[in-house]
Amino acid sequence: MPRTGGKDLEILDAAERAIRARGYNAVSFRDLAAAVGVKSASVHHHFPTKADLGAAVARRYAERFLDALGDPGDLAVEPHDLVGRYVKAFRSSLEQDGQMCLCGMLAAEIAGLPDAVAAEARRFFILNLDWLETVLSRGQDADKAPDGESGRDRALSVIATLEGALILGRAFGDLESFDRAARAVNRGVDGESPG
Amino acid sequence: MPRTGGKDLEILDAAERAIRARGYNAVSFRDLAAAVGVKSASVHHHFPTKADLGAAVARRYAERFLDALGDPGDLAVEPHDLVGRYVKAFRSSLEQDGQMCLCGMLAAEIAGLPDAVAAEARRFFILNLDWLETVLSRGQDADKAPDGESGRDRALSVIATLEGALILGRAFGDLESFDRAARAVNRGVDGESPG
DNA sequence: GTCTATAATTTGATAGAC
DNA sequence: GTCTATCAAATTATAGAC
Repeated sequence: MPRTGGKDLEILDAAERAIRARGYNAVSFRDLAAAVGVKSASVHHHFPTKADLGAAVARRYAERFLDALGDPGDLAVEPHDLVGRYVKAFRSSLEQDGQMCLCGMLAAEIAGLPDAVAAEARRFFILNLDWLETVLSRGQDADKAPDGESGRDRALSVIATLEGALILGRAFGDLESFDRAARAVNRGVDGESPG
Repeated sequence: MPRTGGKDLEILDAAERAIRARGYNAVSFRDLAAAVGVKSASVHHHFPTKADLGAAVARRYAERFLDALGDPGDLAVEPHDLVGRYVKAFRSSLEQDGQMCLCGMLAAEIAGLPDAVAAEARRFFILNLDWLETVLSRGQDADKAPDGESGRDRALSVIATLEGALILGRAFGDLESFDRAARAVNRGVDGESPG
């Protein structure tokens, strides 16, 4: 069975952790090498340029993130629970050492990123919007969009709220700020007027 | 009349623009010096260290941002219109060269920032939450909080949604993504069930 | 695949002349 | 207040031995 050498994964792990903590431009090959226990030339052997490494980190992150979400059309799971799973996926970022969403960080820095890295970050959001739109349209097809807002618009606002909630959680070093900001997401999905 | 020399302001402007575009760590004294038309040693004369400069940029940004919002308790302006003004303040970031909110950017990068800079970013969010909470509590005191959500929680979700909407707008290089994501903010304020 | 060594550039910051 | 000159450290990246 062919294997993607373990060192590649260690480097990707270290790079992801560092970028999510401090941003793309604050990460150096030497730091990553030290974290993995090699020299910087070895990191270049696995990922020739920083753009290569950044793009690989972002691609893997997006893939793993969406795998964890599962099938948005799975009829065995209620839309409400899928959205809950989605909120939890963002929340877990903050739980692990107070990290940002990798692609939220990259999108903020996007004007200074190599094109290949920026493209991967964009792709993350496209995939997320598609997933969320599928889930939200399921939740709405009984009583059709009462407020005239499209599923895509609601998907955009959900992702926006969660990315911003991570920013607030980081600003205050606080899981509670995230939870209170993200509460609006659940409320918007459970139904507009519960009473 | 004592004046804060024009060069200080030029440097602050250049630094703010650069940080909002590419992040704190992607900004160098040489770049700023070139943008202002001086040498890097002159920039150091006005702001001895990068932390000094970053903190000054953030402090001025927060002050100007809140000044533009006006008095949250001004009874001559409807809460609805104040929230609209708030959304517009964020939107104008993106309109100007697709920039992030300075403090949203700093909060994302916060784990790698000097303490003085991080503290100013935190202060921005505290001030914003206070302003929004005042506005939102005014909009709610007729029919008292129907969904049992505190004004502080709603303020958190509004800021989160707008910071995240900026991230999406930057990811897609797109003012429309911001607008569609931010629509949820207006809806949440105009009333839960308009029909 | 990893290392040493090094290149070429950039970084934040300082000393001191004008 | 701005400049020249410089520093020490860090950066991405490469060449070539093992």
